[in-house]
Amino acid sequence: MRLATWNVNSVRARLDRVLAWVERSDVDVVALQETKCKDEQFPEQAFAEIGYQVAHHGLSQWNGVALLSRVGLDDVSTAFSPDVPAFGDPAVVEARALGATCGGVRVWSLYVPNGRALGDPHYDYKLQWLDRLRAAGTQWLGEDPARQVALVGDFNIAPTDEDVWDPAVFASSTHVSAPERAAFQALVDAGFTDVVRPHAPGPGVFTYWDYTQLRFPKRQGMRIDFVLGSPALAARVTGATIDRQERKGKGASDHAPVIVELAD
DNA sequence: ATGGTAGTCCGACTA
Repeated sequence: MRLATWNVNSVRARLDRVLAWVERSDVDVVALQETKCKDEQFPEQAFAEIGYQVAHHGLSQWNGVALLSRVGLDDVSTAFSPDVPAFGDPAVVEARALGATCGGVRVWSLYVPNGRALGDPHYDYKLQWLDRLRAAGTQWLGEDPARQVALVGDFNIAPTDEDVWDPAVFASSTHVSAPERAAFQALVDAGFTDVVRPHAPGPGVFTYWDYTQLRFPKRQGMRIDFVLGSPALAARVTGATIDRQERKGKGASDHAPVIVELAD
């Protein structure tokens, strides 16, 4: 089974590219983030026509997460916890998580809050959100350690200095701060390991490149998109790739797709 | 030179 995650930065603005990528990549399950649309705006029919079941969760033009599957899509849930933190005024639980069971794997498509700036309310929200995710993950594996769970998506954290093109540039930025890295490590300590890194070692291996400043051609990116697998899932991983090619050309997302190959 | 890109719905917000 092939499982992918991709922050598409609007599914409608680049539907042709997304459809073409899904078709040629021979993926069984795809988690999308930043679809940037409401449920009724999601182009479900286009994905159905190429053989995928669709689940989408979007409340506005912001955020939005989806799952595409050709190996079943059951027990869809839009919240990993009954107390996912809300944000804004009025405070709302944003569309940042969507879970479903696909081919025996519990897959969560996750779009972790950006954080915006150290000390910003959005930063505290990000840390809280990640702690609730850790608590949920701990509970799932506590109930059944053999469960196959994949926490995938845009985590908006670069876990080590090797995961940014120049640590000095990010010295007082979000994504690299000690509390954010601790929140990521807490997920790892809860039993969810980065299954891609062993197959895509650094340095200079990234999943995101800012649109500005010619960051992509200069190879100045960040590694912030992950597939974190429970022990039973991690044991099945036979390979992984970051599709840097898809970041090229007109109309690309600023994130590359990440693909994991699982043994049957 | 406070610049540079791209998405949403239409001046501003988000990343």
